[in-house]
Amino acid sequence: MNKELDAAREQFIQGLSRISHFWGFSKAMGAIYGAIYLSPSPLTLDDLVKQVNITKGAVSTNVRSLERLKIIHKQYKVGDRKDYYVAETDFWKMIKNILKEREKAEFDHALKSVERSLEMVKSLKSDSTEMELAALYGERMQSIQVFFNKLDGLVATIIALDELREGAVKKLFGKEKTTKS
Amino acid sequence: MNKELDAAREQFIQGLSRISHFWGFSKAMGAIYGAIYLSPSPLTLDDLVKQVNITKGAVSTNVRSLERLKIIHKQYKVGDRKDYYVAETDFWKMIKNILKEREKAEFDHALKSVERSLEMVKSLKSDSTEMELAALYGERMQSIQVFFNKLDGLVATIIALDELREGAVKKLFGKEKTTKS
DNA sequence: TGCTACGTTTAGTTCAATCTATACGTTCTA
DNA sequence: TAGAACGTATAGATTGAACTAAACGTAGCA
Repeated sequence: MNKELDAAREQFIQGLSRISHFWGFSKAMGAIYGAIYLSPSPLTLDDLVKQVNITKGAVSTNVRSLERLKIIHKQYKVGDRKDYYVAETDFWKMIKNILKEREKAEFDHALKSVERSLEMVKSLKSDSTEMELAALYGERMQSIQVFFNKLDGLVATIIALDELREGAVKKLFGKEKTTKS
Repeated sequence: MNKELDAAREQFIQGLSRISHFWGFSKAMGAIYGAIYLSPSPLTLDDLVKQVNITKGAVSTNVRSLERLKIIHKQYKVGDRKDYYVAETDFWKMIKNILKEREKAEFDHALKSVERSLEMVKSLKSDSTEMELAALYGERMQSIQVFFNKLDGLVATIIALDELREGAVKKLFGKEKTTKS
């Protein structure tokens, strides 16, 4: 147990916690991923309880979330009831999965929501006592709908690009930026 | 006060609240934006208090956040102490601003965090009793650093693209997707 | 000089997310 | 068949973000 090495890991894990939280996941998810990512060998739930310092229940829940997003992977060993976890290391693939599983669903919901509002407005446009306002609502809601559709299409395109990685992304955006290191 | 028209606005605003919350902003921010966006004329704080149904203090705070992100804009009228707010309607510009003001800062933080961890590891690589582990940490941390740098560059590129709108985005991604409507 | 109409600040409260502690069910082993 | 070693489910506690209520500061107006 090298003291400074542990400190570095701690630092790193803390950073990932923050990022995780920023992107709307729990801090624990980031921490757990960090612990697994830095481990030379697959980790069990109990390993994680020790390393991340949260209870087994919480680890269990968060590990499940991570696995659903394919950010970590479960491994079995013959003659061993424990589950072992390893980290996905293809970060582009991770982004793709997150987009697919989480963002996409929310986009769809947003689209449907606007759609419903728009229907309501359209259905009374002619017989309303406030036709002007209804027309305004109609226009604006439609504008946002068009935008959401485009965003949605963009996300779908990104997901479809299975070359979503290093070279491909750079090429897409043409300009080679200051991607130092 | 058309009953159904109000219902449609309510629906719409609720949708935006949810989207706002999903993206890490307060629900109130989404609701306030929605109210202003659908209004035929600029709104004051007190207008918003009535329409969104939260207290003046909360409106004040959230309105300030929205303004900082240039999602709404303040207007003054001569001989009138009230502030009037109008909605930005260029959604691509809004995304650009959010990326610039919020995401960029967090990206930078993430980068620095990983950098610090990496320095710690590198500084003891040779005199450590656990050189193997230190080497592993070094490798993995560096991988993630490279990735973060690329992401960072990507965001910077997007921000730099002031043609970040309709045509440009579609062209970038080549494949014309099912962007119906 | 008071009064009113604003926007802002802040102490305290509320509420949802996430954690802990613990009970539980299952599978393997002796 | 008992008990240990797992992962999971859940009631209750904790926490942090965001809201309310109310005081506040300032500008204009009479």
